[in-house]
Amino acid sequence: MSSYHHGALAGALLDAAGELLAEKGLAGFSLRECARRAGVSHTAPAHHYGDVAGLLTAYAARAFAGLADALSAVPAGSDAAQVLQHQGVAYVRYALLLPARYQLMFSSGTLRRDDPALQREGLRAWACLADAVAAVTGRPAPLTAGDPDAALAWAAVHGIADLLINQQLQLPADTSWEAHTERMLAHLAGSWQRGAVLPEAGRDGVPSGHPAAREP
Amino acid sequence: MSSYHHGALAGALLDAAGELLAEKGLAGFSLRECARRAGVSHTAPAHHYGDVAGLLTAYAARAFAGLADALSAVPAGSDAAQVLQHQGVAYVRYALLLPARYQLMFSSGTLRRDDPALQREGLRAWACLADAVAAVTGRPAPLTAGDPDAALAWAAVHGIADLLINQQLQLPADTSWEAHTERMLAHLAGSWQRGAVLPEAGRDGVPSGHPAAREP
DNA sequence: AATTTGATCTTGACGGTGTCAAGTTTACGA
DNA sequence: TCGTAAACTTGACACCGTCAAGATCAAATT
Repeated sequence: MSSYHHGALAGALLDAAGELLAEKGLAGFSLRECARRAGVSHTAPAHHYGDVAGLLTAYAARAFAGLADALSAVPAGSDAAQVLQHQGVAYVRYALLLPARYQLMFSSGTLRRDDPALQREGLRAWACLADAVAAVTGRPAPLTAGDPDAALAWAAVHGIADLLINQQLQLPADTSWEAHTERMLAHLAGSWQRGAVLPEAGRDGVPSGHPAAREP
Repeated sequence: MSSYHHGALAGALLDAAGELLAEKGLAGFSLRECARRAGVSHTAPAHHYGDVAGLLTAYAARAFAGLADALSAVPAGSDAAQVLQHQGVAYVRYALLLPARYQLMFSSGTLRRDDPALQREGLRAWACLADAVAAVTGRPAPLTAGDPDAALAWAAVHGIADLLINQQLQLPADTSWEAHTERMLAHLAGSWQRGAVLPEAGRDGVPSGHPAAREP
């Protein structure tokens, strides 16, 4: 009959956690239900992850890695502002893809913020965004960890994602979250680019070309 | 002896909830502990609030009211950008005053977003911020619920507050969160005040009139 | 090849939680 | 005065996370 040992429990538990988060949300997550779905006893996860915080921390680290990948998958372009805008949209898209996962990533109460893997992947995601900010502001590439511009960019995309997830942002009529997000990020990105000008002024015939650089 | 009936349980439970949130955080909140602190049995809260979501929803509504008050307490000034900046700092200050309370306000999984009082007080807080945005952009005050500029402002302050609470924003050396927040918000507020919407809207003497037709 | 060893997983128990059902106390209006 | 409804309690149930102790199995050692 099947082996007493599972063989790949650690990974299976992470997968089960993902399903569970998608179905029941972060508040409905349960370690026992997680073990149940992986087909093991309710204390099996403890041996691999210690406790519930350990499992969720591991899952969050994997989630930050996915976010970093999603951000670095945005193609580089000639228009730095547009690249930042696209990265922002990619950020929000990743968050909305599995809202409970995104909420977990930022719920310090339920995971261990000092976990090495979590910090590493978190910094990786941050670096993607910070590089885009550096490009649009015309400053040399690795920005400092506390850079105000990069922090503002991160706060903006995080705020947009979190407010959308919690249904606190009312979308204008006939406007998708993507269009709405693009509009907000266009303003933000444009505010850094020299000659702060909003690209794409709407769909009413106004030519929405490259934002002209026009600051002395 | 003291009455069998508590008399003011509803309010006492909200106070106990506040203490509990301050001590144990949102994850450590417990309805039974809440009742214990109010000196009643563990099922007493149900009669007033139904279930745990009911109590937390009522507390969140009170919290949004406090936020709206904190925002409207910011003195109006001649410089619209500075007013918006100060409101943003007041917003973040309120969030940091009791982080668990702020996290609760935006944790849709644990409260009832369709609660009338919650929605009402939430809109009140939104209106304060939106009015400041209207002033700095020079548009007529009440902005529509889905206005992108107001939404960006809200997302920014929410993002700053949430990232600070979750210790995801590294502060530059010798810089308080207030100074850091002021710096980010100064850029954001300034990006509107400069009239960055229309290319032809130069900053030379234009009295900040109606910037542009965003919607026909 | 037999045995030890250690990682993996299970069974069982404990205290804690939210919520339902039923009973007790109290205030208040008919 | 009395009954009725609101306020609150007692008790139970299922579920949760975690600890302790035991069972199983692969693999290295002897």
